[in-house]
Amino acid sequence: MEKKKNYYISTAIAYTSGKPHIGNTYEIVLADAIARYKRLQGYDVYLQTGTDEHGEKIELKAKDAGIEPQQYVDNVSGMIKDIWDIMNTSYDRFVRTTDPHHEKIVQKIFKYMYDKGDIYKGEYKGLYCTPCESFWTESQLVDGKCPDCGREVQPKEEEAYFFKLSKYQKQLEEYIEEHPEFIQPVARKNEMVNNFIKPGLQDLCVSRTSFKWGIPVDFDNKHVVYVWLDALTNYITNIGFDFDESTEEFKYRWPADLHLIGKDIIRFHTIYWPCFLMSLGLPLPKQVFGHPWLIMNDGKMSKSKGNLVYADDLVKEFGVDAVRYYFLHEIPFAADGIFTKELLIERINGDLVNILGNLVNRTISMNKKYFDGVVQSSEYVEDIDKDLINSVLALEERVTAKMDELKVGEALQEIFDVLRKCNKYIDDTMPWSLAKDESKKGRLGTILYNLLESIRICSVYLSAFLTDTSEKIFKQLNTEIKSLESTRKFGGLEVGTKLEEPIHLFDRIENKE
RNA sequence: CGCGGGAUGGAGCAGUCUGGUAGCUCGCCGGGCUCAUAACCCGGAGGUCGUUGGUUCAAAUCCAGCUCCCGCAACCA
Repeated sequence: MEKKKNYYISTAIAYTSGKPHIGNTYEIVLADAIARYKRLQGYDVYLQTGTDEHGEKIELKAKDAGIEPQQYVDNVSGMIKDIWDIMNTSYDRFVRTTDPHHEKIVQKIFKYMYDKGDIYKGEYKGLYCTPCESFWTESQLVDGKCPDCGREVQPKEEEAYFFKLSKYQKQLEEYIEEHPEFIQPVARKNEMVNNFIKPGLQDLCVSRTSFKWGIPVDFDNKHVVYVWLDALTNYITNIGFDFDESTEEFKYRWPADLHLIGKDIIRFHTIYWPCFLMSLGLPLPKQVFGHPWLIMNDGKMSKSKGNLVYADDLVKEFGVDAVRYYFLHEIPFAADGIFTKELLIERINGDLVNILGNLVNRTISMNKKYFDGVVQSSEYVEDIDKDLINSVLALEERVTAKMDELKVGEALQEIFDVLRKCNKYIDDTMPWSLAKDESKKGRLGTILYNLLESIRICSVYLSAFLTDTSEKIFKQLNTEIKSLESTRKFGGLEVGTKLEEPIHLFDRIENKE
C-alpha cells in the first residue's frame, strides 16, 4: 500500500483586535483552496488556523469596552471563526493563543531558551513617548517626534529579555541561500536578505513589562512573553510539540509544508521564526508565502478611512462562492488586488453567470429537451470532439502546475478556459439543428455527452475553489463520481443517468444604480 | 547614488530569462445563432511595448543613462 503523503499548511493566526475585514479574510480562503486541491490529489492535508489573542492593544481594547481581556478575545475569536465558517473554509484545527496548553508550552520554550543561553536579560534602550507609553525606533519618528502624538520622545531604558538572533544569522543566511523556494515570492526574499540579514541581525527583545495581557515568564513574573514568540509557536504547540516527548502527530506533521501569511509579517516568519526553531533544534518550515493584499480603490483598508468591507456582508448579498471566486481570481501572485463592488459584480456576471452558469444550464436544458434528461452514449465521434476532450484531459497537468506555484488565480483561469471552449463547442456543433433531424440523434447524444462529461470534470477541479457550486453541479448531473482519478479518462459519467432539472447556479446581478 | 519590484491598445494583465510578424480578459463597433440567465459564437477598430542612446540583419525582449510609480528599511500583530 502506498503511504499517503501529508501536507501541513497554516494561515497566520488572526489578531483579535476586532472583526476581520475582507483583507484579513482573503488568506483563509486562499489557504482553503490550496488545502482542498491537495486533498483532491490524495494528500493527507492538515490546515491550521486560529487567533492570536495577547498584547497591549487587546488589553487596551478590553479596557475601553469595560470587560476583561479574556471576555474580549472570546468574543472576537468567535466572530472570526464564524466568518471562516461562512466562507466554507475546511480548517482542521482552529487554535487560540489563550489555550492553556499553548501557554504552558510557550513558557517551557522561553525557559528552555533561557537555560540554553539563547535568551538573556538586558536593557532595552529606545526612544520613549511617555504620554503614548510607546517605544519608537529612529526611523519611525516623524520629524524626530512621536509619530502618534507629535510630541518629543526621550531615550529610556527598560529591563527586558533578549533573544540572540545574531547567533543564528549565519545559519539562517545559508538556509535561505540553499533553499530558494523558502521565501515566496522571491522579491520578498531579497527584501529580507538585503534589509535585515546582510546588515546584521540585532538581538530581539522578547519580553515586555509595560502591560500584563500576555503569557507570564514563569520565572520572572514581572515580564510577559513577547507576542511574536507567543504567536509563532502556535504552529508547533498545537500539533503536540513538547520537550519531554512530542506527540506522534507532531513527529508526523512537522515541519510544515507551507506557512501562508500576509506580506506585512514576512519578517517575523522568515527571520525570527526560523531562528526560534533553530534554537529549539527543530527543522524549518519548507515554504513561507507572503501573499499580496486585497486593497480598495483608495488604498489599504483601514478603520480611519472608513472603507472597511466585511466578508459576511458580501456573502449575504452575493453568495459565498461569488466571494470566494473574487478573492481567488482577482488577487495575482505578487501584486495587490483591488476590491470594488463593481468589479465583483463584473466577475459574477461575466464569469460565473455567463460562462459557467449559462453553460451548465443550456447543456442540461438541451439534454432534457432532446432526451428527457437521460445521458446518452457517445459512439458517434467526430474530429471536432478531440480538441475539446484533449483540453479537458489536459486540465490536471495545467491546474496542478499552477497550484504548485501557488498561482491559484491562474489555476482557476485554466478551468474557465475549458468552460469557454465548451460554449464554443456548442456553437460549432449546433445541437438544436441536429435535433430537427431524427437520423442525427446519435450524433446529438454524443455531443451532449461530451459536454456533460466536460462539465463534470471541470466540476471536480472547481470543488477546490467553488465548493457549493461544484456540489450543485454534481447534483444536477446526478452523479457521485467526483474523484481526481475519474478525470483522467474521458467517460466517467455513466450512460443512462437521469439528470435533475436545470437550475441557475448564479443569478445575474442587475445594475441597480 | 540604501535594497527590491514595476511602466505593454480605454481598463486590468501575459509576453522579457532562451531577441525574429504584440497575446488574454473586460469595454467599444459590426455580424451570426436561438439550446441558454439580453446569455453563447465569429469578425473588426484601437498599441512609436515610459524615455534617450547603444549592440544586432532583427529589440517589448540584451546593454547603459534618465523619468515616474510601488514595496521594504527591525521589535508595530
